[in-house]
Amino acid sequence: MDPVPMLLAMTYRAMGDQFHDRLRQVGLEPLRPAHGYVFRFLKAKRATTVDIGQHLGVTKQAAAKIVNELDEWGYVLREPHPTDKRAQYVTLTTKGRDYLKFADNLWSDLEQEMAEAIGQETLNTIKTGLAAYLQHVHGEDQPGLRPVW
Amino acid sequence: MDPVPMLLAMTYRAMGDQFHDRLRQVGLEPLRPAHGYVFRFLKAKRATTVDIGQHLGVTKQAAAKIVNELDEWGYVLREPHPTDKRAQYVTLTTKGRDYLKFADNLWSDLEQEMAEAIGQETLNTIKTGLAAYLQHVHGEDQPGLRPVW
DNA sequence: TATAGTTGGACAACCTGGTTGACTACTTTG
DNA sequence: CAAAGTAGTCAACCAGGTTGTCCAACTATA
Repeated sequence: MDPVPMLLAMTYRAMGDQFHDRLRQVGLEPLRPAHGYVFRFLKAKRATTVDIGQHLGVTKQAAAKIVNELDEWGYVLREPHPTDKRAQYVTLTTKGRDYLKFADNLWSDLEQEMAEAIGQETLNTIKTGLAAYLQHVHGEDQPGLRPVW
Repeated sequence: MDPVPMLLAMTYRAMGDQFHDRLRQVGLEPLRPAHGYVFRFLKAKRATTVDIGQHLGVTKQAAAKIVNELDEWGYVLREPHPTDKRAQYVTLTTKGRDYLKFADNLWSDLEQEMAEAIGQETLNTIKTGLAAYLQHVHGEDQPGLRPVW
C-alpha cells in the first residue's frame, strides 16, 4: 500500500482533474484552485489581501496577484476599510457568488460519484477522519491550504 | 464541512510539513517529494527518464532535471540500456536505497502518530477508501502523482 | 529491405506562480 | 509624541515546470 500522502496527492489530483474538465466545458476564465479557496474564504468572512495570503499560506504579494486577477475578471471588488485607511476589504461580486455556487454543485456531484464508488459510509469516515487529524495537528487555527510540491 | 479536496490538500500539506521538518534535522540535500516518488518508483521497477516523467505526470524534460539532480547528489546513476542504444536505465545507488529506507521509517512514524490521533481503524478505512476510489477512476494504470495547484 | 514514422534523450527559450526586499502611508503602542 | 509595526504596491528574482527543436536509434510496413 502506498504511503498516505501519496494517496492524498493522487486523489487530490484525480478529483481536481475531473473538476477542471467539467469546468472547461462551460468556458469560464482559467480559474485555479487558489481562486476557489479565496471565494470560499470571502464568503465566510470579510478579509483583506493580507488575510487571504495568510489563509492560502502564501505571501501577501502572491495573494495580491490573485486578487488582482479576480478583480480584472469581475469576481471580486475592493472597498475601503471603514476604520483603517491603509486597508481594503475584498468582497465577492454577484459573479463571484454565482461561480462559487456553480463550483459547489460541481464538487458535490463529484463527491456523490465518489460515494457511489466507495460507499457513503466510507466517504464519511474519510472526511471526519481527515478533519480530526487536522484538528489534532493544528488545533483551532487553520493552516495554509497550498500543497507543497 | 470542507469539500473533500480541501481536506486532502490540507492533510497532504500537514504531513509533508512534518516530514520536511524532521528531514531537515538530519541535514540531507533539499530533497523534494518528487525525489522520494522517484526513489520509490525505481525500487519497484527498472525505468528510464521517460518512464519517470510519465509516472510523475510531468514532461520528460522536467523528469530529466530531477534525475540530473539525483545523479549529482549521488542517489542514482545511469546505466546503458541492454538492447536500446538510445535509452538509459536510471538505478538507485546505495545512498539512494538508504535514503528511501530512512524516509519510509519516517513516514511510518508519522502514520503511526496519525493512527494514534484518529484511530487505527479510521486510518485503515481512509487508506483503503482512497485506494478504491483511485482504482475506480483510473482502472489499472496509475495516474501521474503531481498535485496541480 | 528501404523507408517512413516513432521514440529516448538533450538543449534552449520561455512562462507561471511563487519569493525576497524596499518603500510609503497609515496605525498602534509605550 | 516618538518608535515600532502593518497594509499595500513595485520591482527583481527564482524554481520548477512548459513547448519547440533536433539527432540518433529503434520499429513497423509496403
